[in-house]
Amino acid sequence: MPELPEVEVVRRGLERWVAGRTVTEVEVLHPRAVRRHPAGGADFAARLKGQRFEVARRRGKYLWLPLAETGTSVLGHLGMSGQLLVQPEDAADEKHLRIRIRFAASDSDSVTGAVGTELRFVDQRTFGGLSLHDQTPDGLPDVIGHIARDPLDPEFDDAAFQSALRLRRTTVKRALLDQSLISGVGNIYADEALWRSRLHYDRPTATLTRPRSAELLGHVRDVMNAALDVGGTSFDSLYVNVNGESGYFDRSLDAYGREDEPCHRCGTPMRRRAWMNRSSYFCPRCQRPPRASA
DNA sequence: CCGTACTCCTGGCAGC
DNA sequence: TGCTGCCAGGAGTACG
Repeated sequence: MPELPEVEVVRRGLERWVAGRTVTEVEVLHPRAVRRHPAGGADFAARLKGQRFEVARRRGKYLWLPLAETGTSVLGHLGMSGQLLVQPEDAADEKHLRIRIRFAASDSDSVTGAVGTELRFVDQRTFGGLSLHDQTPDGLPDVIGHIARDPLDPEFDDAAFQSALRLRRTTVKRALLDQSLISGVGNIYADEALWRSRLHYDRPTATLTRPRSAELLGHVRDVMNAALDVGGTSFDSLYVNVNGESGYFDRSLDAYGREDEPCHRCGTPMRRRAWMNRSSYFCPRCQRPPRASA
């Protein structure tokens, strides 16, 4: 599934293929894809028509395309299975095509005579979607004001994050997934960063020393940057792919999905625990549970 | 403030 | 073989 690095790859693809283009037509093919747009699909399409996209921005797993001179943005979230594809206009519809956005012919099209491209939102499980929102003064869509900066944001405040961790009476994995503390960390990267940090997911955040929380944050960044390095090499094509099947997930995971397989550090079989309606993967030897939890 | 449970959805897969 | 049911996941919401 798309995580922060994949979403960043998509953002770069949009920057290259969609920035500066003017919308001529919008087709909403499934109502769930615009369910975060309260006025509905027809309103979404009507308000988008004739507007020009500026450079795509991202925070955590949210990305948005500001509409020039309107103070509004198209906000997107890929959910679990969403893709934003730039496709030739004459390419066959994908099975799970939800939204199609057509553009005025670009200069390069009219010069080369090539078939134009369109932007498609494709989503099998329909957890993701697009919607239109006003921007706050700092350029953020108003509905994501509660989303904290992500660890790849140059303005992410490490010291403030570490202080907030100590103050929260919660456990470390819960904190990593709390979008108001730090955004963009999903189940996979949380487990990977905890494994690298030799921390059990149920460790109370208040017991983390400064060096330990700094190390954890460093591992969160490392694991995301490693994935970005892999995924970031494949966007340079007409087809902006966000299928979550990047080689990174096949080759480089140390924790996620490795139940009963040997720990890459000590060889102990990895374990999986049901946790908050999902799973946590960890090494029972490297990542000892805290005394308070059984 | 914090935690838990629930919801949305589809397709792949295990088990009968 | 064809059914049933489980599972995957992010994020919002309701509630204790």
